[in-house]
Amino acid sequence: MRKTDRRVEKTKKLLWDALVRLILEKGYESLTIQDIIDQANVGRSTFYSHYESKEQLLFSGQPQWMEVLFHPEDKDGPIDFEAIFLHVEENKEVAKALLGKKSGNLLLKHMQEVIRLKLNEIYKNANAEIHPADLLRRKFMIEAASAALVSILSNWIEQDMPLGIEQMKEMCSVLIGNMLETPNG
Amino acid sequence: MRKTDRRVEKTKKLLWDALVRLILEKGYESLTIQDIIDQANVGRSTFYSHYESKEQLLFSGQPQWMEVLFHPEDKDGPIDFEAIFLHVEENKEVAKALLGKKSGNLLLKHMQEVIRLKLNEIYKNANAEIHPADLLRRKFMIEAASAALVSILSNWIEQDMPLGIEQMKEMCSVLIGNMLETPNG
DNA sequence: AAGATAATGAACACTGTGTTCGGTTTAGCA
DNA sequence: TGCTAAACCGAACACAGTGTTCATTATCTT
Repeated sequence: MRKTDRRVEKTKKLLWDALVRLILEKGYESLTIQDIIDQANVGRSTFYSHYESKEQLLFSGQPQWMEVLFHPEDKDGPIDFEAIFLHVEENKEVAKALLGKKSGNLLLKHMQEVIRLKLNEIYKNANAEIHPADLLRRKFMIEAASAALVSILSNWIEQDMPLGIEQMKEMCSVLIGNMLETPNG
Repeated sequence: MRKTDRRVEKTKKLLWDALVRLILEKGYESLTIQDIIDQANVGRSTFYSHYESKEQLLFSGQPQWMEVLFHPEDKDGPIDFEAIFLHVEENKEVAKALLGKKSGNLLLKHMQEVIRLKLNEIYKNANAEIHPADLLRRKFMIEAASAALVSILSNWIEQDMPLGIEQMKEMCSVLIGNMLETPNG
């Protein structure tokens, strides 16, 4: 037997494409399930047999985006910004829907969380020799750095990638360096 | 005649207090107008005679918070972090509801926008002698810095202010310095 | 071709919205 | 103190979206 029924694949793709298109048209927040199934031309009960909310539909496309951040091989390695920016560049439309200003920010929030965890992982080694007060400062700084990185990514997408990937990569590295490796950070 | 009828003041206060309490209890997003008027014990039509949505009610308390950021006297002066942190400290409850994790982030977004405009104002002078490519970089950095500052503020509130105002002030200054006054920022 | 699985769409109860309107209460003022 | 205008109340209504059920139809897999 096949892995997944073709009908299911087809339906899911219809729903996903409808979601992406509608986000770009009118924004995630104001979107209703009714809108989505109308756009996708899919029956109401069919939607609910696959997903239980529009949020779940949104997150069903998440693994693709997040595994770019996680490289299971080198857990403590730096974040691979190049992979992220490349992946975005190859999926402009979808990227704009999922991470742009009309996205509702759910995936951006999630991405920020993933980045935060990764930064925590990277800098946890340096914590042994640090004063407890400075440790608290570092926590704040890691949160702030995650927010800053996500902001940069989102703006790059929203402005249709006005700078090259090399420059973006460097900006992110400099930013992390400034925020987390200064004497006070 | 009085400026505003006492009945109106009373009703608005009831609604506002209900909003704040309910945000802390179950979060802004999942809140309905029905919840609010039940909690406030105010008639349905009364709510709609004052506000047209829960968002409008939320933003009705906004001026207090934003005028702390704006000092009309010294437009180009630095952001007065001390005033902000002090104001938050004096209104812990409300601050947590409006700017904490359960706030729905609407006011945080707005605050970020205000900060961004202020930073633009401050650094627009420096733009004359700058290369166009670096100007774009600066735009990204100003966005990122706004996001970082708002993140710091929100986390400080959410964690019940574990660091003193002096330290927070310094963190913010250092962060702005690092992000916007480095050779590459 | 046969059986299994998926899609359909109408029907239903439910929750919340936003508005209207006649009746009641109350603040403000003379 | 008493009058008046304004504010509040709350029931009723139409509406939109949700989430579920089920008999029927269409499609895939082997």
